[in-house]
Amino acid sequence: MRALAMPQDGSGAPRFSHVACGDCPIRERAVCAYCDGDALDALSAIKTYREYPAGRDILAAGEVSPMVGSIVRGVVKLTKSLPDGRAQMVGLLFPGDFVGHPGRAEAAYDATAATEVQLCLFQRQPFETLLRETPQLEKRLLDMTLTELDAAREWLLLLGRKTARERIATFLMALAGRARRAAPAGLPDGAPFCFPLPLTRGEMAEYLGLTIETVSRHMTRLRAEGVLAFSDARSVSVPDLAALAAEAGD
Amino acid sequence: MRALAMPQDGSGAPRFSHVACGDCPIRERAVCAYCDGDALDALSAIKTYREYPAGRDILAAGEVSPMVGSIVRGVVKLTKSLPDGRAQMVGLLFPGDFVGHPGRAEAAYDATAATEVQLCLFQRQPFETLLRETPQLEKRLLDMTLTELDAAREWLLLLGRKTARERIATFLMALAGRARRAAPAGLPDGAPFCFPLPLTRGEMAEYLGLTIETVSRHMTRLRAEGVLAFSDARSVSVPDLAALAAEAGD
DNA sequence: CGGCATTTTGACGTCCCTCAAGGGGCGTGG
DNA sequence: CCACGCCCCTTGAGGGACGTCAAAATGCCG
Repeated sequence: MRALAMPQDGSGAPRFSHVACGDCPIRERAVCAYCDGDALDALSAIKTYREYPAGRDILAAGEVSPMVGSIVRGVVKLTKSLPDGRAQMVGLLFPGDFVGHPGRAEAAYDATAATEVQLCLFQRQPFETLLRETPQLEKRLLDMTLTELDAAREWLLLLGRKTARERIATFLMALAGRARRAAPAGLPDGAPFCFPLPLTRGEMAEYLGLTIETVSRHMTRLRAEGVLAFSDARSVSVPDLAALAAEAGD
Repeated sequence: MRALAMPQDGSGAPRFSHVACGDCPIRERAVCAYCDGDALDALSAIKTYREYPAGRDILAAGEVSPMVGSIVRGVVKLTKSLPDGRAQMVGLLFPGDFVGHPGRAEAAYDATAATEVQLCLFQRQPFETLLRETPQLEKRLLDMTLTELDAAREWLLLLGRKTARERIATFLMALAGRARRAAPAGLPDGAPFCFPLPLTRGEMAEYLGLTIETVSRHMTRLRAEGVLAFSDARSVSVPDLAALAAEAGD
């Protein structure tokens, strides 16, 4: 397990260039979104970039991390485990999302890079100081935390009440919605909607509260029924978004 | 469905006295915990108290509420439902907890009084203004929201991976811990630990992602095995907290 | 070509859900 | 005081969705 603060080995060496905040791809979505002028300069002064290859641990539960930060590129999964090894993904973070809890140094769950990831990191101490002095930073963090809380509660409904088929359809709909928003250029609505899966079958199972076999079986069945199409197991195409939405249960 | 702002009928008429903030039982735990002096006066100036009998709806999903507030007494449940009627409790709020999301007027879930409830309410608009002007208020709200997020993620693990028996044990352990903290007077550790259940079997099922029959069956079995004892279905006694903890799975 | 990880598929078991009936507590009304 | 209804809880029988165990297929990379 490798903490946010640990130096990285060669395989994780930087491959993305550091950017000015003004050119940052997550400028509008990240914790810094409401900041400008002096506040942005102050944040910029304490930021460092860091890359993680797919599969690498970013932070382990119970570990004390001196860093918090924003996802610039890639997907980060948050996982909680029981002593006997059963594991449940409790969050899936995308570019712009914030990693780490200001105010509590000890991580409550494992954070792992699901894909290659670039983080924009801040040392905890200066960041928390800045947080106290910068109302718009704190406001943004509160907004983002409330959004995450809503998302977690939506997931409670999924885990508590939805069938395996509905869980998979819900997850794919969420990914489709994200892909659509990421490529807002006027795409024909009629064309099959296509996007990559950032997770393996096993990771999907971990997220959806299922086993890998159940995920695989239902994916296969959805394909057989024409709701989904995919040649590669890691990329999905949806001929009819409405049909998939109808399978999601809400 | 009755909104926070709606006037109440006779059955819900106030039965608790309004109190000065200095004498408030949740003074140390609520959103106002970090406030004093002017900030506390400003909050006090816009607060109103309101009572709800057990079972009454406080706020319905999708409804626009002009109020937010703190629970002074009682237990509030938050529930999300699917169109076909399946329902999952997504939060259980106790005295000191905050009801409503500043910044988003539309409720994301139903809020219902599980027991008789007293709320300390603030009109949304003045509260949000005060929030912008009062860093310690925003800080407290952020802290509380992060705590709720952690709790929700703990619940994801429960719903995704724990067996019915483990879910029930986990829930009872949480209640036992709360009861113990509420009565910190040096109780003998050896004595059977006793506390009331704020929820019916049906509500427990709704919270735990189970059916009422499964909850009832496992409660019966836990009693038969001596892990629990109860004469009244609504109050539980735990002869051996460690034994119950061992059933919780973590 | 060969090794490894991932995915798919099959057979079987089990935990929990569904459907159904019955019991206990409590308030209301005769 | 008892009868009745209502709600909550309990208990039972049966079935189904998903988990477990196992093996084969597919893809990736050296």
